[in-house]
Amino acid sequence: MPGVQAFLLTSHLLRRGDGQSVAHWASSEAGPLLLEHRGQGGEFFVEGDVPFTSPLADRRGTKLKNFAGKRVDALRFKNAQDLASVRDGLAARGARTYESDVRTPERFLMERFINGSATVVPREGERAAAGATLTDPELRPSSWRPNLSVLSLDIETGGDGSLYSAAFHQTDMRGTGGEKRLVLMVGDPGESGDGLVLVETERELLSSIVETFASWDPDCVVGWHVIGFDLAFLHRKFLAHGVPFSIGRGGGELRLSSKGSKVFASLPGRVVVDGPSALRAAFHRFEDFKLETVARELLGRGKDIAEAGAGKVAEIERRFREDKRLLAKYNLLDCELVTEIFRKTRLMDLLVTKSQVSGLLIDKLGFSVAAFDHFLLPRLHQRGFVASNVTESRGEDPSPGGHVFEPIAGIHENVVALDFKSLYPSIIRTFHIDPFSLMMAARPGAPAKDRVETPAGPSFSRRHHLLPEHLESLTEMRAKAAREGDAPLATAIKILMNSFYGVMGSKACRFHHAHLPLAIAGTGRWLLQEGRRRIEDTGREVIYGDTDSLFVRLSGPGADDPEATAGAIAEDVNAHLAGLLAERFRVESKCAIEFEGHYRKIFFPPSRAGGGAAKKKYAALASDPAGGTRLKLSGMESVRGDWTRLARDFQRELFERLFGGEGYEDISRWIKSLIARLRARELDDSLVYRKRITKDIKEYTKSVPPHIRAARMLGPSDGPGAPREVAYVHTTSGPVPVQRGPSDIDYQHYVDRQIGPLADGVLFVFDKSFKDVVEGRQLSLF
DNA sequence: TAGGTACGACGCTTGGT
DNA sequence: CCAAGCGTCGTAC
Repeated sequence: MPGVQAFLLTSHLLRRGDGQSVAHWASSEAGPLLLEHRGQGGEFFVEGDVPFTSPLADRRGTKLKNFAGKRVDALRFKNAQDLASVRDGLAARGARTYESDVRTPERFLMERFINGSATVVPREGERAAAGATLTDPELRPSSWRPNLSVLSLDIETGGDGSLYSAAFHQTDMRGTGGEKRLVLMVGDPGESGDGLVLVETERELLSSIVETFASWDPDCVVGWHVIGFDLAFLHRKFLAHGVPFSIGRGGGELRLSSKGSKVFASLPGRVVVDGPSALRAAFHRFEDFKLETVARELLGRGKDIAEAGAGKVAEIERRFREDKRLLAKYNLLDCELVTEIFRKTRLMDLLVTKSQVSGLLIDKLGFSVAAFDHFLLPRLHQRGFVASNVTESRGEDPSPGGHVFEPIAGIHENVVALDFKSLYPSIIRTFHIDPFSLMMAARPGAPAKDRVETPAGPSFSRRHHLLPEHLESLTEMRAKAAREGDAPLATAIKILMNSFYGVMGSKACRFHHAHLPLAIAGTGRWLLQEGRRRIEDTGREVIYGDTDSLFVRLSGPGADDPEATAGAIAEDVNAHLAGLLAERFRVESKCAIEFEGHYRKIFFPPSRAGGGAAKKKYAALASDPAGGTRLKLSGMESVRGDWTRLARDFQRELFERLFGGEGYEDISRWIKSLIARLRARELDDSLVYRKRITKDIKEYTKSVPPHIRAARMLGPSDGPGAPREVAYVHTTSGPVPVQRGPSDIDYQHYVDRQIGPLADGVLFVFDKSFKDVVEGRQLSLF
């Protein structure tokens, strides 16, 4: 489609007051890309009469103009005429449109499958209202991405609540558009220069911010807690000065809203992305999510003023008074660090690709239910069905998930891990599992030979289904992306594929039915059990497994070539399962287990609660491709952010020593020396606990955990802007937040609660306990 | 401003001594 | 003083 690089794809499902429904779609060659879209009363669903009103309607002309170029923007419709003109505009530029005016709900309404009431199959030739154009809503993720301009924003403020400065650093995703830097600051305009612009008043600073947005016209605004801090602070300032916060496209104003402690920003024509949230969503993990920490880890460099707390505020105030250039440098550096973090991690690539693949807006990428609607609704419409709205919960019991075997505590040697690749998607493909298929199999008069029963019970249609073929094509696209080295695309597709099971199991999803998650997870359990049985029938021992994995101990033939042996086991299991599936269910297996890794040694800790071994926890000496080994810790305290650095380092070294062959005496001596160093205050930097605060600190009423006790010492703080995480140290008078500069560290606490339990987790292999270690020490003191 | 279940572990609270 | 129950958090998959 020459001349058009990106189109809006959005959907509006409008439910009229009279119960009739209208569905509208626009699709494009380039695939969906949404930067901004706001519905009234919901993303996809608007209650009330049609035509509905839109606060953005007056900007429609502007947005339509942008459409022809590379600018991607959002559209909303004030009434049917507006919609028609937009649709015509799209068609004129070669976009495909799909529109269905559904005026007979009795015929088209797709009921849920209970009561067998899903009898609403339309007759041939009655699929769409007259004049509607039906086109296949294709999804074609590709490596194509728009070259979005990204503005990194950071402000500095004084302790008295005044605004000092705002720094801007703008680049684009490909680094081809040059870079722009600017710091606006309150001060003497005569001293401006070198990218520092001084303005006389706070109010002028606000105006300059608006002007900068207008002339730089970024697609995306990024920063570090940019919504919860920078924009929220500016929002208050704009309000106080009576200046419109018009930093959106076409003069649109920023709107902030909050739900609980979460703050949301919506900016017409642009998207705001917060660095920490985006990194978390992309599964990046750090010691903490302070800019200093993340920048050090990813970029190897940090902030200009690294220290937090009162010292930082004082230094910023000093620079504002005495050295504005130095403050500007600091302010701009923070911007640049954020830009660099986004660049290094390819975050924007991932976000844009996730948006293209899922059909969701960049700042609403978590909305998996909406992504599922985006996939399924148009396909159902094509077949003449309109999905029902979400009905109230029927209070079903939660359906069982994956199965976890209980391992045997202690060390095992020469073990291979086998994994089903994309287990749930492959089960969906094998048994044709989706809401449409469930309905078509259950509808009255459905031929029995069209039905396939899953090992878990529920049946599906062999011929009528939508998700399996979608997954086929996503699987192919993912493989292609991986071959071509397009990591963001491969990742985005994988995330989307893995979301379908959860969505269908969620009662918030209009397509939810208990049979869907039951069939998928139940078949998963069946495959895992059958796989295990097959391996054991061939004389090998399965020592552990979790949901989609089987850990097999190698001994006897093939023990000296783990990868080849594992490959042979996998091949045998796959053939066996394919045979079972074909014979018993007459389906073609899409499920395959494969070699995942080899462990020279693997250790399962005993359960601290009761007897036996803990599930979902192990430490292993994994073989790496280069012939060496690497310590892999899964589910252990070392990988948990709510244990102290002391405990995590201790546990890691403990396993290094254990796997290194050290005996009780050596380990015991080392533990004692570590405790001595702890008590000698040599490890004070490692004693900080970090824990998230998941709700308003006033609402912890049933019990008050230590981290909330600490958080409450920081004073009353709730609503937006309240800390979401607390860092504290355990002192002789209880938990104290690090901001309070705690003294009187309770070393005994750390010995008993952080070191002791972890030591016991290992020492049992020597028939010893932590008590033996410390009592030995005490005896030697007397 | 709606993806899921399974699991371990801690520490507080409570209800018994 | 204790054991048991519960709330909470973080993790594996």
